[in-house]
Amino acid sequence: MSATIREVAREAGVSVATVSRVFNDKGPIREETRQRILAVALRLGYAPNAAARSLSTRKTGTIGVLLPDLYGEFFSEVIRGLDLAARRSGFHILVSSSHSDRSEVEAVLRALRGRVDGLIVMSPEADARALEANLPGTLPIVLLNCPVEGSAFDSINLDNYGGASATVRHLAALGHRRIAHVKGAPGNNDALERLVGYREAMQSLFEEGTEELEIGGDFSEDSGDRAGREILAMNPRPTAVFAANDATAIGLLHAFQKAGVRVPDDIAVAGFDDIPIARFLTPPLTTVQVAIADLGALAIQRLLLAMEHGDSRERQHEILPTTLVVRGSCGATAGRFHPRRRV
Amino acid sequence: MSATIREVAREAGVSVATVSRVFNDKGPIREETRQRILAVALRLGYAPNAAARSLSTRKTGTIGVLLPDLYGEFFSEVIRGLDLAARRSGFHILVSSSHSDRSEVEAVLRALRGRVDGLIVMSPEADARALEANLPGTLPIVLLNCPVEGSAFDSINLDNYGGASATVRHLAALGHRRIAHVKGAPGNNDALERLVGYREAMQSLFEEGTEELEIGGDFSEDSGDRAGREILAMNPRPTAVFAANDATAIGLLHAFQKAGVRVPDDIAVAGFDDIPIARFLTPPLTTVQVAIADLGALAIQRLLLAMEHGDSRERQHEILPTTLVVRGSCGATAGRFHPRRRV
DNA sequence: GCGCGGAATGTAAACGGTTACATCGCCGTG
DNA sequence: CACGGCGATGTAACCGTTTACATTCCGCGC
Repeated sequence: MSATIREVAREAGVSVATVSRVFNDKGPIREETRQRILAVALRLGYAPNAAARSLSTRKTGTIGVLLPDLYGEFFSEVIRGLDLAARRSGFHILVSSSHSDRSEVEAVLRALRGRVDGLIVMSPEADARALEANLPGTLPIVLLNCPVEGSAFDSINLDNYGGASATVRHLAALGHRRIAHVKGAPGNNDALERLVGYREAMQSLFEEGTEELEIGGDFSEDSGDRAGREILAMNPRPTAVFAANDATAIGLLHAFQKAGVRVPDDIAVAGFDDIPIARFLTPPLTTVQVAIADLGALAIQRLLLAMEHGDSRERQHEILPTTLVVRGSCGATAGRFHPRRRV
Repeated sequence: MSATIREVAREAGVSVATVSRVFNDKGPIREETRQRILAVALRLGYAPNAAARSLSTRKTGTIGVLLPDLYGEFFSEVIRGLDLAARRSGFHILVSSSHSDRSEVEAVLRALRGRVDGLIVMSPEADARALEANLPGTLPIVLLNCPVEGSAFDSINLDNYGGASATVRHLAALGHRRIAHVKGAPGNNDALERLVGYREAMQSLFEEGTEELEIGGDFSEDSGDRAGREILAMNPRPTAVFAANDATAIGLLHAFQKAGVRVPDDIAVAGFDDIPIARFLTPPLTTVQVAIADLGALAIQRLLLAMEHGDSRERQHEILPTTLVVRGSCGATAGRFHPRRRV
């Protein structure tokens, strides 16, 4: 086993308190004493035991991250952003992915007790009230991309509505009128908000319902591929498709290309997320950009704030702006459009 | 704060030992007592404190995962696989990403002391000996995709060599002779092994050096794009390109398409990794498949074994087979080829 | 010469569990 | 009836830190 603080203290001829102070930069220590202790610690290979420290200080230096079932490049980027931001503040992150049902979330939350100082929950599938019931009231929490409606937690959400709306308007401005939408996973909040953005934009532009233009999907490339085939079979055929995310759009491109239907000449395509490969697709994908790395950093920052101020602070609900990035797949020349920001 | 075991014990009229036993399913407990305790615990919202438990049992129920700087869909899938496998065995995972330099790794390792029961290190950039120096000798460790040469740890690696070799041979079988290679990040072990596989296959096929056919890269789409432009300027122009990974291949496709060079008619392209979108590209990407999810599961399994058996067990070095998946980008009809497995 | 204040360090009580060992009934057996 | 044994539970030490509260030492002002 590795050395304990007591062994170091004995070996250095001081008390444990002094050793502890040296390792925490607390209280005045004679320089000579400090050096001696550090030397002994090095020789013995001593490193403070995190569990003991947590028990004593009631701080773990760890932030829990709950991820949904869904995955892909988007989440990978988010995790990375979170980890980077957390480490910059001296925290580790404990990841727990693939949470879909409620009882599972509850189990994980229990298991996390005493393991984390705060929680970042990313669960677009669950609604806020279900969470409130499960979450220990005392733990600071930031909801990332969850349905929030009047929730008692801090939250950060994407402007899904604005992004979707901007995309539809852009396609309409290019002359498209039969603009189809491939929906995201059922029950997913992002998917829902994007759908609503699409519907309302369509409604206000053309004063017509969009039911027959909405195709089911689940955010996967496969579902995009299936939707693509479905769209090609429609009559009259849509001239543009707005996909709920980039993975779906990739599936669409694949289906169209395979059928010999040219993008954007025969049909325009737009996605959502702007994952790194989007600009390298053929044709480069028009999509809605989300500042993913910022998302993570912002979430950590909010959480740290919440951890400092306890329950006193007012809950903040922030909506992160999204930006339409116009590339080749929609048939317009390159450029950037800024969707209106929903408050 | 939340309730402690003592409060539960007092409220239920039993000793802490009994409560502990109920929560750990240890020792005989009268059914009636158990129910009473559970009821009280529920009422008080009691959940055992993980830090205290770790301190006492010297187990944390957590596995540390060290990731490199590099990211992308590949790593995201690995994390997911790891988390899934870990949770199935009742463990959490503590992720720490973006470790490039040595001192940073050392710092993280110290910080992890007492926080994890074992470690999965994924650091294709660092060599095994550097790790050995830093790693606490007592902690069970599995090296994932690291340079291993005679290392004292368990390890799991991909058959990069075999995959690269198979790809080159496949391209050669299609009649290609000037097969270029876009290299991965310098200093990266996977990149090196793939390069060697490429070189040796080329050498044994054509008995010629490949220096002028090797182009620098770093695993990113951008580097593929740059390499693509470089390749188009070469004279004589290569008729096929083997990219060090799929992201690079995507960059290549983009560069070629932009220049009006058709794939695979004018030039063939192959990648490595078989990330989920590979089959949805235009054209679908011929690439080397790695069982990513299995990788994670296997790593966890090995680590659990190492954790059980302490130092007694013999170190295992495993090489995971890779499979060439032939799709449209290389100009062959679909099908599967199995590269020889290097022992 | 003495008291005082601050710097440097020590003492010991938490922190919240686990668990070896002790205790206490109670039942069956010789 | 004494006793061994077992099932159910209690007692208290221990895990490795942190930290409030001493304690010691020393120089300085009066």
